[in-house]
Amino acid sequence: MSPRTDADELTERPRVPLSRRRVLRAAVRLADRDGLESLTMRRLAQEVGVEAMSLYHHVANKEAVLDGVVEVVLDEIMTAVREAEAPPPERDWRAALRARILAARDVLLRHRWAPGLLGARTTMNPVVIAYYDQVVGLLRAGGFSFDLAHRALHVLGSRALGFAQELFQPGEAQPADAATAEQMADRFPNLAGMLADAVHDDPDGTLGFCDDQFEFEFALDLILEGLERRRAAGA
Amino acid sequence: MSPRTDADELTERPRVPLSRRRVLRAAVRLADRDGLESLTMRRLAQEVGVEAMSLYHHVANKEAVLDGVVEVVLDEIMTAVREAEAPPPERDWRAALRARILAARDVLLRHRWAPGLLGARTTMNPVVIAYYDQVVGLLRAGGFSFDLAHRALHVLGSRALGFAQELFQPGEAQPADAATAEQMADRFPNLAGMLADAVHDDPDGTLGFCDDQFEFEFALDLILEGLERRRAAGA
DNA sequence: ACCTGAACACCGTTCAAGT
DNA sequence: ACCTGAACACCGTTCAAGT
Repeated sequence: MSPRTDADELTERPRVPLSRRRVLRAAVRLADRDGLESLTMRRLAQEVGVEAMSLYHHVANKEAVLDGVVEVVLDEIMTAVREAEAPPPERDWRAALRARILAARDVLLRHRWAPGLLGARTTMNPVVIAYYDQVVGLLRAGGFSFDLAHRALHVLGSRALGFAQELFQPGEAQPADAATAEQMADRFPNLAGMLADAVHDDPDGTLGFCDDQFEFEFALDLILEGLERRRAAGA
Repeated sequence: MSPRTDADELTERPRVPLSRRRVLRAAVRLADRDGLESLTMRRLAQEVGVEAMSLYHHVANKEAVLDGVVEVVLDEIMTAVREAEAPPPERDWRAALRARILAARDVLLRHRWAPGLLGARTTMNPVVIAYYDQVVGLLRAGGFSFDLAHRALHVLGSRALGFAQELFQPGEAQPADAATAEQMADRFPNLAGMLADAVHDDPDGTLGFCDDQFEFEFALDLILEGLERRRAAGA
C-alpha cells in the first residue's frame, strides 16, 4: 500500500479505491454510530470521503445499500452461529438450536437498528434462506418430520434469527411523580399490580423489571418445549 | 369561500371543515390504497382537498400523523377485540385470549402496512398499554400469578396484538425454471425436501405451502399450551 | 474507469401573508 | 380561526462533463 499523510490516517484514505465492500462497511458503521435515519447517500459518501454521486459506481441505489447492509449483518450472524458451541443436533436438538439462536441474538444486540431493517425487507435474502435451511437440517437431525419442521419455522419466526420481539423500547417508561403513578394504577390496575409485584420481589425498584435476556430465553424455551412435545408425539 | 363546480362535488367537499379526525382517517385510507410510502404530507393534503400546509393546523407534524394513524388502527383493533365472542376467562382463559388475538389479527390483515408501522413505533401508546392491561387482567382471571403474566406478555410479544410474524412476504418465491429449482435443491437441500414433502401432501402444487392462518394458530396454540403448563405447575 | 458539479423532482417544515 | 404561496433545507437520482 502507498504512503499516507497524517490526515489520511485520521480521517479518510482516498488512496485505497472505493469498493462495494468498503461502502457497505461504512454504512454499517454509520448506522451503528448515528442511527439508521442518518444513513443517507450524502452522509454515507461523506463517511467514505467522496461525493454522493460516486457511490452509484459501486451500488445501484439506496435500496441496494440497505440490502447490502442487511447482508453484512447476516454474514456476521452466520459467522457467530457457526462458531457457537453447541452439541450435535442428533444428541440434543434443543440445546443445539438454542445455542445458535442466542449467538444470533448477540450479534443483533450490537446492531440495534438491524431488526427493524431486517423486518422491513420482504425480499428473500439468500443468506436468510441458507440460515433457515440449516435450521430445518438441524430439526431433521433431531427427528422432526419435514412438516413439523415447517411448523417450527413459523412458530419461531424471526426469533430463529435472534430477534428480540420486545414489547417496548426501554426508557421513558417511569411515571414522573406519585400522582401520575396513582393515575396509572387507576387506569391500568393489572399492569400496576404486576409492577408492584415485581417491586416486591426486587426492592431495589423497578430496575430490571424486564430482563430482556431472561425473557428472551423464557420465551425461547417455552417454544422449544412445545415443539419437542409435538415431535415426540409424532406430529 | 367561492362557489363550486361539479368537480368539487365529486372529489373534495370543502364544506365540512378539516379536523384531526378527518385527516387521520384520510391517512389510513391513503395507506390502505397506495401503501405507506405514499403517505406524504403533500399527498395527504391532496387527499383531503387542501394545501399541504393546512394540515399543520390539525396535526403537529408528520410524526403526529403516523402516531394518529396507529391510534386509528389500534382503536379498530380494540373494538374488534371487545366484540369478539369468547368465554369468560375464569372458565377458559386460553379460549378467551385466543379469540381476542384472532380478532385483532383480522383487523391487521385489513391494514397490511400497519404491523410494520406499529413495530417501528417505540413510544408507549396508551391504547397499547390499555390492551396489555386487559390481557394481564384476563390471565389473572385465568389463575396466573403477576409474574407469570409478565412472562406471558413477553412470550406473546406483538402476537398478542395479532401480529403475523411471517417469515417472508408472499410472492416472488417460485424458481423461474427447472434448472434453478435443481440449483436450489442443491444449495438448500433441507428446504427443498420440506417443499417436496408438502407438494406430496398437496399435489395441486406449492400453492398454499404456507397457510398463514393455519401457521398463526399453530404457533399461538403452542405458546398458549406452554403457558398453561407453567400456570398449572404453579410457576 | 472512476469521480464530480449542476440540476431535477421530490420530501418535511417555517413564515409571512391572505381571508 | 383557518388556509395559502413562496421559500428553505434536506432527500435520492440523472446526466453531461471532467480526469
